[in-house]
Amino acid sequence: MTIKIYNTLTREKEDFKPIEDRKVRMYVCGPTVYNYIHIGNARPAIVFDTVRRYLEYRDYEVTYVLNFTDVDDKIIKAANDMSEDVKVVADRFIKAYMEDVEALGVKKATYHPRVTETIDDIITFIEGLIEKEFAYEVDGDVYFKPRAFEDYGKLSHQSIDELRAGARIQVGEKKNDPLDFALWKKAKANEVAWDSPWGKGRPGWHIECSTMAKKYLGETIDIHAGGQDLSFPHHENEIAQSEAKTGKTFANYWMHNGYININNEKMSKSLGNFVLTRELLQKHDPRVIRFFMLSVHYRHPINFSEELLNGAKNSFERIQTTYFNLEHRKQTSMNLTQDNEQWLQKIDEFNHQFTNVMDDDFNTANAISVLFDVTKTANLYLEEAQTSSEVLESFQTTIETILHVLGISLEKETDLLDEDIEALIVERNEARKNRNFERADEIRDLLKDKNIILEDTPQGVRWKRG
RNA sequence: GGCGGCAUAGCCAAGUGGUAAGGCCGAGGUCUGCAAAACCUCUAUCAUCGGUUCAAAUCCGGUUGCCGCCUCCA
Repeated sequence: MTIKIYNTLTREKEDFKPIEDRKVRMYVCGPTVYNYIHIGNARPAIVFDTVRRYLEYRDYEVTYVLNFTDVDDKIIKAANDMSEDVKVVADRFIKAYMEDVEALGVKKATYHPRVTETIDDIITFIEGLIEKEFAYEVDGDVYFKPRAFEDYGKLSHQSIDELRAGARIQVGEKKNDPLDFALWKKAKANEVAWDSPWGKGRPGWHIECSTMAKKYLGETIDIHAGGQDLSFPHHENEIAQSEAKTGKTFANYWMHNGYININNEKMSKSLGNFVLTRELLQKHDPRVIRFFMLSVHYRHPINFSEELLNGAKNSFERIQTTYFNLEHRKQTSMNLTQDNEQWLQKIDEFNHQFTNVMDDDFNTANAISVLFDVTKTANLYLEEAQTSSEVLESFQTTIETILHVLGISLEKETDLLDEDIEALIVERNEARKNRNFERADEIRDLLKDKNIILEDTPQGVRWKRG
């Protein structure tokens, strides 16, 4: 079966065919680094990291580019407010971004280009657009003319005339047409700036992505992704710039993730209803946050609340508990072969189901439901009087594999207990044998206070940290 | 005004033509010395109206409500 991707461009699920066999070139729009990220910003990081992981799981070699917009109006403003250098501010928030996102299990991109390190390429790109008469210079600014690009509006499915109604010219801009957008902005006094054929200035927002995508991935890429709000104008403009320049399709598949809402309203910095990723990470297991985000299809909105997050915590614990219980049971399992086949076959089916649901536009919600099916079946197997190591291992491997693709790790609790705790457990076993339940319960309560939870099973006592 | 999305059990959430996955919470039961974990059982006809069809949550049209983009924004 082939992977299907919902393409914003065509508004349909399409079979995924990479440009080059077994290889994927993927570009994701990264953050503008002037602040700590909120969980709405974390969603694309998690979602597209999962897409990447799944493609890798399906044996594609993925070149993943995630850029940093490290110079723009907001960063300049932030730097002024803090009386700091633009670069200092950008560096700080890039570092913070990487920390936050790493905690959430997001892999580093193949390339993390920055605008300020791509200026020369951007200038060359703009020169090309001027040469082809898609852009023009006015007094140190350079603007792109969407009207010169025939397909303008194909991503947002808007005609150029309808878009014009919303466009406007801000004070200080010298556009010929309200729709025109800046490729290069002339520097204001005391602003960070680079030399260019049009004088000192800096790049506009959209041009960086066109340039970086081309630089690291080539003229046509497989997947271009980002938040829903980027599709217009950002991605529309990227398409216009890139395709005007090369005459080739810029990206074959466009993917956009839905928002995170608070009380059914979009979380955004301007509305002020955001939750910083950092703060949330203080209070919650990052794996639970990720699990929560992936429990909804990436194109749908997620309503966020602590209550929902707690639900996700309980759900995730169920899976983790089963995993640990499988681990515990290995100590008393044997090298049975009887009946193994039927269980292994079921496990095999789950693996297929996982692939099927993920092939269908990365349906992580269904993937999680497969995970619960595995869990349920594993729990049933654990009820058997005798178990085989092979089957136990196989259950574990499947759980690990699925979680790995989802970017969620399971820590194996291999760490040893303190000697005195170990001694208490031994004492409790003795007490139970002698039917001294008072003492046994006393010890269990004692350990519970130390965050060690004891559970008696037919195969002996097992413990876990709570 | 243009473009688009959503509406499924107490809550979350899959499902886009063949008669409602999964999880959380809750109730009852089994197992257990008691617990815990687990297992079993129970809880919806899919906003609404009309149409197409042998058959619709699923397609078409209307209505209502909510949300988003069109302006910096993941």
